[in-house]
Amino acid sequence: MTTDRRQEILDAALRSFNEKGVAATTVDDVRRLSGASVGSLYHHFGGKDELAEELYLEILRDYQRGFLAVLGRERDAERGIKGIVRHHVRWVRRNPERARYLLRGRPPGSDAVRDLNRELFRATAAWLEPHVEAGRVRRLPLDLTYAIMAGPAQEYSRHWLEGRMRSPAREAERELAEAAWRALATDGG
Amino acid sequence: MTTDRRQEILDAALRSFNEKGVAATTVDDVRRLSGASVGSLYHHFGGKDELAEELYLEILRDYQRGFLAVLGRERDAERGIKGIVRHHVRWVRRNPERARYLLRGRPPGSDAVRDLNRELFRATAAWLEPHVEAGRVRRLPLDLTYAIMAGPAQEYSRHWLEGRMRSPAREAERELAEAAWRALATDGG
Amino acid sequence: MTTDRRQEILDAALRSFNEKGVAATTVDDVRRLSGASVGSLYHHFGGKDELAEELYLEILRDYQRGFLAVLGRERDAERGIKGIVRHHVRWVRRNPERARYLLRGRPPGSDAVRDLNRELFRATAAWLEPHVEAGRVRRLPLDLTYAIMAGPAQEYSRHWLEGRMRSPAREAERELAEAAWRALATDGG
Amino acid sequence: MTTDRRQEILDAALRSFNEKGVAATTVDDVRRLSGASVGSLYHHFGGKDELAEELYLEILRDYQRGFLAVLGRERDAERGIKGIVRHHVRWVRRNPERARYLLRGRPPGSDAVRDLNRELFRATAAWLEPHVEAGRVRRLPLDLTYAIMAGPAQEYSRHWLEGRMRSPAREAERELAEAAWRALATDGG
DNA sequence: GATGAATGAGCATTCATTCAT
DNA sequence: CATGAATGAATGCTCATTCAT
Repeated sequence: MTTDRRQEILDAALRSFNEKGVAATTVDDVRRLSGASVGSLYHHFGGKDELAEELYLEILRDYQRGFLAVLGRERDAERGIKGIVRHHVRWVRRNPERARYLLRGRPPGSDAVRDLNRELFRATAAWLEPHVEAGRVRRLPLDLTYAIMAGPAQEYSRHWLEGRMRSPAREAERELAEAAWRALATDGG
Repeated sequence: MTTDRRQEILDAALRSFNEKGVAATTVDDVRRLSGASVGSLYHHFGGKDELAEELYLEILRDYQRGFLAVLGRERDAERGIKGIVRHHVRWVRRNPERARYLLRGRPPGSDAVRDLNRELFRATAAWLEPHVEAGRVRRLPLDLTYAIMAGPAQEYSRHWLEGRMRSPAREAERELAEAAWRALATDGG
Repeated sequence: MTTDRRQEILDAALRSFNEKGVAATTVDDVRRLSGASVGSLYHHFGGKDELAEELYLEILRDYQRGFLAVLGRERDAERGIKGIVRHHVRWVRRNPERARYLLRGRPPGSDAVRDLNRELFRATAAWLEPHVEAGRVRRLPLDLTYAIMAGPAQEYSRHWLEGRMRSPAREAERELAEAAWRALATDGG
Repeated sequence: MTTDRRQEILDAALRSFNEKGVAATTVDDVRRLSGASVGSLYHHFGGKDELAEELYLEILRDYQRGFLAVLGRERDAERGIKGIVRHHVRWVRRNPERARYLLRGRPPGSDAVRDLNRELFRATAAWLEPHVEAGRVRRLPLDLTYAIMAGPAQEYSRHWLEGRMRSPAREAERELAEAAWRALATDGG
């Protein structure tokens, strides 16, 4: 089936991209791992670069889906911020290969990627605004708020993916969420 | 002069590595940008990979020098933690090209790099210990403490290097330091 | 309709062959320009080479039809030779795309092409013979007679097709015919 | 020696281009025939296309050298026109391989080729002018004069190179020159 | 007759590396 | 120490052709 072929190619690409990096992965690597022919790869994707981007987009969309779900679900500031951090850590833990590809290496500079990130940023800002207004969350430039909220989870994930972090997952999740909230909550909180 | 040549090659490599990535940079790119001959490049460094690693090591050592200086200088927990964050942000701001190379892309997997990072980790742990013991800093697994302390600055820097962060540098430095301290200080602090 | 399809493919092929050359034209080019599917192209013709030859043959037959018509019509030496030259120039002018394909590039080395050319040569020789015998046309080896008669029109056409010749068509026709007759007529003529 | 290498590559290219056409000749064909490495070929020429053009230019320059020598040498109209035709036929006979490449296939569309041809055309016009003025040569548009003069030799050469023309060379030379003069001389001549 | 997804041999070109000068 | 011509393995990609529907 077509869908199968397409998916097989994406899976093979992900494996190889993570193992050797995009640049070091040859089209032939993907061909061998996927069982497809070169021609088929070029039929479904335009070439190696397009394949790398398509894969990135699919994964980014999946990550953002959970992120946005938290924003949509949580009305409370503390639960929201902690939820985002938890989602990050949990998503990485459950999708280590996909996370590796998303966090490592330089993302494709495509417009599609740029747009997705911009949109997430915008949604986050919109969600935060009322909580800042209500005095629950410290008023900081958005870029700083974002870095303070997501940075620790991001840093932790990066190391965890490299096998260097050994904290129990549950504890990590809880503590990183706690830390984000402490850093962002107003003193009166 | 030999020293000049060597440095010219390193400078050219840094420029190209940042612009196109290590994998996409050809030996000829470096040759052209540096004004050296291919042979000269092979004389001073063993090849492209060794050049990439050597460059990484020089930059990493420079970054760590400032980091360790903070640890050596500060006796107080709050001043120490804030100092580390400030050093990170400031070093990135002052060495954007070198920071780009350090933060972006995958670091060479060499033993030398591994050793340097391990040593820094160890030194940080040793510095933290008394403050945790004294009840000034929350007792958390070291990997989490590190992620909470360095993550926001790291995340911020990454975006800043891509030109996406626009907060005034001074404010960023202050707020990221403040956030790290809030997240790590004990409640009684 | 089938016939339509066939013709559409031939038309598309002609366009692309002239634009990029036969070798540089891909089956996909023809497919795209003709609106047919690859499979259809392979059904009607055996492949690219056969398509190129079939097209050549159709065009060559058309050119020769007019050529032979002159030989069949003209009894007078002068009118015949001038008529051939005129036919050449006129046919090229009226069928520039087809002429481009016929004159440019290397003709397919097929037997069919060879036979057609041989037959025309033979017919020309047969038509000339009585006029040579009658002392109206100079007795020269047939290959030279042919080159002298057709060469100027051929050379002119080639340049004209490339857009480099700007003489008024009528004048060109007349003068090239005149020149051929002058070059081939006996002095007593 | 470098010059040797370069020449060996040009020679090999000429052989293969004539045998299979430029498009059908692979870089590997040239490599094999020349004894050079692929890298060397790319070092001396930029690639296959540049090689094809460079070769064309060298041959065209050689052909034109003899052509211009005739114009420079001959003061008399008849001797000049016949000389040009003779030069053409003779050059082709003496340089069959190079002639094959020059006459067959589409010339590279480079500016250099265009310029060379334009310059030859101009020189021919300048040489003809006084003879037309003096009433020795018929006044015709230059493009027609050129086609009438060079066309028969061109046509003859093309066929000769394909092995289809069997007239004794000396006779061909003489008769084609004679025909050109008959076609171009004024009646009073 | 028509379609287009799949195939894989074949190609132009790049590039790290060597080495004679 | 410096140079740059030469090397050739490796790579991304094209394209004629097949064949199941």
